[in-house]
Amino acid sequence: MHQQTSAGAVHGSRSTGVTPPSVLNLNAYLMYVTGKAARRRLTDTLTAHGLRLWHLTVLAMLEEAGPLSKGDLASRLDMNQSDLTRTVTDLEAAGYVESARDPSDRRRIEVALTASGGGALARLDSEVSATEADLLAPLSHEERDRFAALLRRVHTHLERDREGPSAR
Amino acid sequence: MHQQTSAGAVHGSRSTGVTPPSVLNLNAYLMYVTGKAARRRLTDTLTAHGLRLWHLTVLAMLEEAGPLSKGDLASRLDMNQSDLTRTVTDLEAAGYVESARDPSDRRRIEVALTASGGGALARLDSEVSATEADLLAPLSHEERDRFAALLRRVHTHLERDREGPSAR
DNA sequence: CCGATATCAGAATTACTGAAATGA
DNA sequence: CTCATTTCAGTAATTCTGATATCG
Repeated sequence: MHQQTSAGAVHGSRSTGVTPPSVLNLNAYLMYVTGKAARRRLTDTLTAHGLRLWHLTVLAMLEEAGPLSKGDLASRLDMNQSDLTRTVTDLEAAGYVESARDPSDRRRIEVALTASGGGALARLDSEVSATEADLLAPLSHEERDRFAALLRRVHTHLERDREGPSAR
Repeated sequence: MHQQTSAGAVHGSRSTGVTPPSVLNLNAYLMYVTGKAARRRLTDTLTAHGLRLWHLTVLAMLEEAGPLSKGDLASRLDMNQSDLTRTVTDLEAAGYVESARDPSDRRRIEVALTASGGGALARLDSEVSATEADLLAPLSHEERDRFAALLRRVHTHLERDREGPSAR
């Protein structure tokens, strides 16, 4: 018999360290659903500019890290090689990035942000920031920082053993 | 060597520098990618049992909150009505849930966990917990609690104004 | 008739797989 | 020849939209 004692009210779960089977204590679920909501919002913001989420992240990554090969881009952004190829093709058609073969290793194709791409990023900045702020609206400034820091650590962790989650 | 600090160039210093343009500071992106990774792991765990993510979350939600109508289930889990219908159909075929019309409002269909569904949940518990622990492996116990608490607040927030995100 | 709930079919988007082409 | 990088074509999974039926 499964009694629905389940800690009383639905949202009343104070974090006491226990891990009942509640959905709202399923971190994987929470991460997934909030991530989906985040994507939805950001995508809504971007479609007005004819872009998708991956377009923005590729542009931002290039601005952040400088020119990168396509393989590195895909790896750093946790996306498929084939999907990255298509994304870069789009961005190139829009004039936002340029790609050129690496002279020292002609297999690699280095992708770089153009001035136009940087301008597009700049124009997006305020809207994206607004969306970001809206996402984390209930959190104080300090809490947002803490949240982002924790998120980054989890992200790095998941990024790291994407290749072999079980082995060590 | 590429310059590590490309920040000054394009739009980082444009505004007051409050929002650095790094992708890794794009919370929406981080939430999305880590959520995707979380889903991937949990799905891997579940497929061995012939279930998908939504199957688990519906079962967990029913155990947590007791019988719910299909509309409430969809709303609480941030999923489509139509997808919920399919999910419940699957679960019903497996004998994990039962549904019956609400006598007081015959439009509503109340879905309830069966003993078999509760048993399935119980059997999944250890594996799901292991996956959960693995997801947040780099975080200390205390940090996991903090992270989960923040995540819950963000989730509640996003859940709340899913209807009207433009406000504020 | 109107509004709410649920069901169904299918489109749109996103994620993934496998094989081929090119170069080190 | 083997391995790494990219490209391409197609499949699978997920999310979303719109139309329809039923009930209050």
